[in-house]
Amino acid sequence: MNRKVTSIEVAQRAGVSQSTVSRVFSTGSPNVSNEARDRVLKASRELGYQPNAIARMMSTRQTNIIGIVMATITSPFYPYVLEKFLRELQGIDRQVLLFTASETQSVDDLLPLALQYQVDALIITSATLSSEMAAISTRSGTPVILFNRTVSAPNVSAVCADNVAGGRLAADVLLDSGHRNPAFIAGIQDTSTSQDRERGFRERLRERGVMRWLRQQGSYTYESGYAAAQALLDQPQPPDALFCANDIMALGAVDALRARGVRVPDEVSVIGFDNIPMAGWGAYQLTTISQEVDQMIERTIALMLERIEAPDRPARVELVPGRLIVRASVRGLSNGAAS
Amino acid sequence: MNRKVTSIEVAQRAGVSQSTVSRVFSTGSPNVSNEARDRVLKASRELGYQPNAIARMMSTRQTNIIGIVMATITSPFYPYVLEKFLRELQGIDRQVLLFTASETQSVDDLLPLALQYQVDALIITSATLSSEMAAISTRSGTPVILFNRTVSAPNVSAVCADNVAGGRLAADVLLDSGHRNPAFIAGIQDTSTSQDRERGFRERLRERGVMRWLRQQGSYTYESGYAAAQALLDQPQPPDALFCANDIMALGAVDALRARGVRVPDEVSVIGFDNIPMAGWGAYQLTTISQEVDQMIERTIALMLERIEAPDRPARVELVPGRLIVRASVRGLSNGAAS
DNA sequence: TTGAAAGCGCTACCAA
DNA sequence: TTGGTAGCGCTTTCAA
Repeated sequence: MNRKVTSIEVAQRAGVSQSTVSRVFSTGSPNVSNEARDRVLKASRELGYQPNAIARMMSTRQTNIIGIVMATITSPFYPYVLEKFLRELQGIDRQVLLFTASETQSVDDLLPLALQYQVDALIITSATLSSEMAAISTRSGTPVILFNRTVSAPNVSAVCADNVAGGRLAADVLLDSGHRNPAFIAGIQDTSTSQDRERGFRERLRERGVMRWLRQQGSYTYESGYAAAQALLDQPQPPDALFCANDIMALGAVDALRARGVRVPDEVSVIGFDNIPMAGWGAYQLTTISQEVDQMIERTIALMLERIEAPDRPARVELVPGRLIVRASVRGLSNGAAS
Repeated sequence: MNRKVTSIEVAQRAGVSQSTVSRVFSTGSPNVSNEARDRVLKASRELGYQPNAIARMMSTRQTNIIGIVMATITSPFYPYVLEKFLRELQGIDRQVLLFTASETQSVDDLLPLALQYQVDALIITSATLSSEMAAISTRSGTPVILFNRTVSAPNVSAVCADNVAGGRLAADVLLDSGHRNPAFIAGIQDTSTSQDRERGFRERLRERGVMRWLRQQGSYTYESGYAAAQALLDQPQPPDALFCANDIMALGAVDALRARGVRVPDEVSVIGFDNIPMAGWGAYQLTTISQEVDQMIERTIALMLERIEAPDRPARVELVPGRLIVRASVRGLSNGAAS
């Protein structure tokens, strides 16, 4: 049960120099004679040699590690996002160092930590960065890309769903299908996603002459959607349609409605945002506005790679439009509509 | 926009030796005069110095990085597991390098990769290791802990729910509440979890004199649970109760039953396994057997730390019993039962 | 095509 | 309490 084998030991056993061993294992396998290569490979196998990636990072000053900071992993939208990021990144030989933010460890604390690990780039999902931290990342030359949040800082790139357009789309869908008394269930107050979805929704309502709507605060959870729907039902003039800032709250709202004996969509329509897998399940059949996650992730990685290559290129923000997914929770909607 | 600052530059600016700078930033902050420390800290701030963790790993031969390999992240049970692992590990100053297995990258390919990164230990969730790979990990001296699978290899530790006991519990619950014609919906065939749950279930059924039961193959997904329930309903003698190898399939089964106009639990009872958040949602109210995830994770980390400390300690397997969670999908069950 | 040697940025030991 | 110095295991010149 010996410990780590080094390239020197392999070199000795193969009867070549350590440099040659290194050459055999470097990508692109440069000028090494077949004979030398075979002997090195054989010795490596016998010794169980694995190149030490840390030492390689040390000399190349390149880690090939991407840091990902996730604020919430358990919200049903994110596991898919994470898995997709991992697959894509592993596919281009990048490893992922994952951090999760919490009450005790905010994104602002995590950033310096990630920088210490010399990540080639940092992807931050569903959280923003203080401007001090943005400055620190710029100074260190490490590109930072925000996923699913718009930027607050210059020099930080971002990829985000077009939430304003999504909110407008929701308004159009509800109005087109004959609803006149809509309500909005908001997500966590200070997230740009919820704000933008609400803004688009209200804007479009107003443009089309609907000046009155209900609003209830939620917090992106099933329970908060449930409670918000109950509160809305207790209003003197309860709504005939609910636009929820995400799908999870919409599912909670549907269950709250049903628990009160209110039929969905006959009496109250519900439309969500995200298009998580559960939205398509039999018990819900939720009509919703999708976030085109695959596309968003591809763009994020493209932007990231671009900035790793050319760190001085200006930062960019990309908005990815969503699509209307018609299921059965909004009445009077013919299947097959699209944005 | 300068690049990485090193401890040498800090030392020069602070008028001390590089060793002193190193001392200031090492954990435990050993013998350094307050004056020197202040000057170093000041210089660091001005220069924006962050210690290089890679270089530190290089000299200490300790990465403080734990590798986690996850086969599936999107199955609703795992996001919570991952988040909990991250929090716990970050709490003890360990970073996580995350890998995901797929068709193209099996666990067996991922293990050597993780070893190259010199992880202090490797946690593998919901996947097993070939014996060759187990041998490689042993040889490299890197402890491997399996989470949610029992071991196939010696020298590999594992933490797992007590699935056999859980299967027996499910049988008892169904029999005690008067069901006589139960069916089992299996998960992916070659997973020890599904096998063990089935084994316990059948064992107990037989012990209590029920010699006949239905069985349908599933694959741990909502859709497969849906389809399996449909198939079971088409049997000449359809079951009066369904035990599903996980909650997701149970939710699919409930929806399939309802779609056919079969009432749950009045006509058919359904019991799941895992106790995922959705099991408690209004639309389902699924009675299930919990996996005590928090406890499993704590044990996994404890086992891991133990083996990092003393790699020669023999490997151990720990089984964590689950509990019956009574909701509304099994008829004739008084609330408040427990295992 | 090969080998020798100089780093990469730290830690840790030793002497002062 | 400090500074000098020898590594850690690689990659990458440079000469041969």
